[in-house]
Amino acid sequence: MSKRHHAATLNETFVNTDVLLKGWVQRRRDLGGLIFIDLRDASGVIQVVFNPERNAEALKIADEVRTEYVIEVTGTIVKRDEGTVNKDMKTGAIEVMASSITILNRAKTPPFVIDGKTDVSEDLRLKYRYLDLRRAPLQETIKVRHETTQSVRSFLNEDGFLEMETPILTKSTPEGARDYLVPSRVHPGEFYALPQSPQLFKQMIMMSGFEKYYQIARCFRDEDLRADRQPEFTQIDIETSFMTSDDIMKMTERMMRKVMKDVKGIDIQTPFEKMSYDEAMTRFGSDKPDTRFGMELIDISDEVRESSFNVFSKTVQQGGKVSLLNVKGKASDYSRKDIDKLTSYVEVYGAKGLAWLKKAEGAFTGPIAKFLSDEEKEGISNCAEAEDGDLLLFVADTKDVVYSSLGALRLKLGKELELFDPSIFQFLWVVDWPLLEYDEETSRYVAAHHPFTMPMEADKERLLSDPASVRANAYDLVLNGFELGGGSLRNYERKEQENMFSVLGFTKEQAEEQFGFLLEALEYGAPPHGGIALGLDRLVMLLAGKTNLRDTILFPKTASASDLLTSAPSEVSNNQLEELSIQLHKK
RNA sequence: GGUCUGGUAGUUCAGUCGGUUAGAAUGCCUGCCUGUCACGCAGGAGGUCGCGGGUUCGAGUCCCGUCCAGACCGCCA
Repeated sequence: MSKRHHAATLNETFVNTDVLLKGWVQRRRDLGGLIFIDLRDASGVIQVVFNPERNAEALKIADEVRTEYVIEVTGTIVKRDEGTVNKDMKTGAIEVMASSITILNRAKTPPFVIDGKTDVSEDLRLKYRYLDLRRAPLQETIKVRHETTQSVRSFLNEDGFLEMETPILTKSTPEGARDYLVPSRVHPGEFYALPQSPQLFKQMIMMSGFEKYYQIARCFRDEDLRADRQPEFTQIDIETSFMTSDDIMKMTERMMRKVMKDVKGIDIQTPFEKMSYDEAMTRFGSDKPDTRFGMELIDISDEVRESSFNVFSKTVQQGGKVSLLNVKGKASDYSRKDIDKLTSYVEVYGAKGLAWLKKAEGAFTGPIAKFLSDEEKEGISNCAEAEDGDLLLFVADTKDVVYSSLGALRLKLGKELELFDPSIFQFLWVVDWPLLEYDEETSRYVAAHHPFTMPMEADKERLLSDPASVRANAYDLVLNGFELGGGSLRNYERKEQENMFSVLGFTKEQAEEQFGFLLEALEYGAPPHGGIALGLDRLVMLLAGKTNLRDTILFPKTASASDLLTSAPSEVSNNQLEELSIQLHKK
């Protein structure tokens, strides 16, 4: 007896076989003359019985055993008696009749019970992450992550892609997110940056003549965290030469089809729907719309332009807009107090208020009803296709505020009112992005995607004359309202890339200093190229049905970017600082 | 950088209007128990009410500051 068995691999076909099991004590039930131990290993759980008729000595040892002790058990698989079968357990039809038990290691009482529930405070879970990870739901999620990366790898390998590694110590660029910096000892006063993405390296790889590259790439951004944002995260990073944006999108669709099949056993429809950025914003108030449900934003600016209700008419006349959500049939479900709560919800997004109307017996009621003419109400009603029982929620503000507030409110209500089936996976391409955005703060254009994105062929000639009107040859993949990732074709001619830098306000010298190596590389026969990067953590989060990125990452950071397990970041010794020529400000 | 929520037994939480000895469940310990599976029954131990200051005769409770965790806004090309 030396071959080890795994708990959940055992079933009724093993009855009468002798087994050796190693694992943790999930739970012990001591009935006095009889002890049951649920033994857990990486595969699952099985019940072990200690009976004095089989071995009184083993029963004595089993009596000492506590939760999370590591044990080794030998015994025989037996079929459970009728009536003692546990239907909730995968191995519930059988059990191990123990003939021996060895305690391999003792365990302190864990700070929280290790079971399926995770109703423990986040800081405790993260401090004892290795215990948290013993729970089945987290083990499952990490397994989903493995299956996802394996599926992606197998698809890309099959498709002729080469997996490559790019540097982690690299060059800081002021564009984009804040960099994590690493001081150089050899070059006092100089710093490496951790990559925000392998963007430039993967372009260099195309210029090196590899036509298909991929990497499961760790990326770093020193920005504040969110439930779906960690400072270090993993991208499925892809770059290709000679492919059109359509080719890349089709390839991505085939990859997602395989992932959904391999990981979830689901056949998804391709091609994915494509929607322009403008359409996404006007219909859903979001550049990553959740299209699993309707309740779209309805623009009624034209109906109220001349209204005597100044809140609406002034807003429109000053270049803003008035839009509404029609919450179908829910008018009676929302009291004034409930709507007040929704109002404070949209105020976070800059809305100054939330006007509302309820329709009943063909007429509108609500505080603003008396300010609107019959004709205006008729117009609004038609636009909103309002019926008796409907609740209309209005925001009047600048375009940006209307989109972000109503877009967020739509998602909140969609969830609360269960307007969609949460088990659906709805993929969507968002295309026709603006290449540039005007930044009021710095009074200049910034790249909407990144500065290497190629403009749409038809818009190229306007890059220098009318930058705001230029669309990017870029595409974002959206899944259930989450931005899974995005990509673009890149500038591959030096002149085009120089134009882009110039529109972004770079002088020739600055462009040369920061991106000279790229500009030069473009002069040695750079192929047309483009690619895509997908957020692995977010993909796994959605596949595993989690609402939180931390659950998909083995050792995540807290909202303040700390690692509570290792207590990083931490102070370093004066010696270390001296070697790096770094002096700290006194606190 | 900002807004909001929370921090009380190992854990999850309750704690009324500021007032006697801070509770419950669960976990833990001890005893009993041969078919349990969230075993059961009986008993027991367990508290810097995050930390610092203030108001008050008196603070878990009110005020100020601070730390930690979470959600969100800004930020995230």
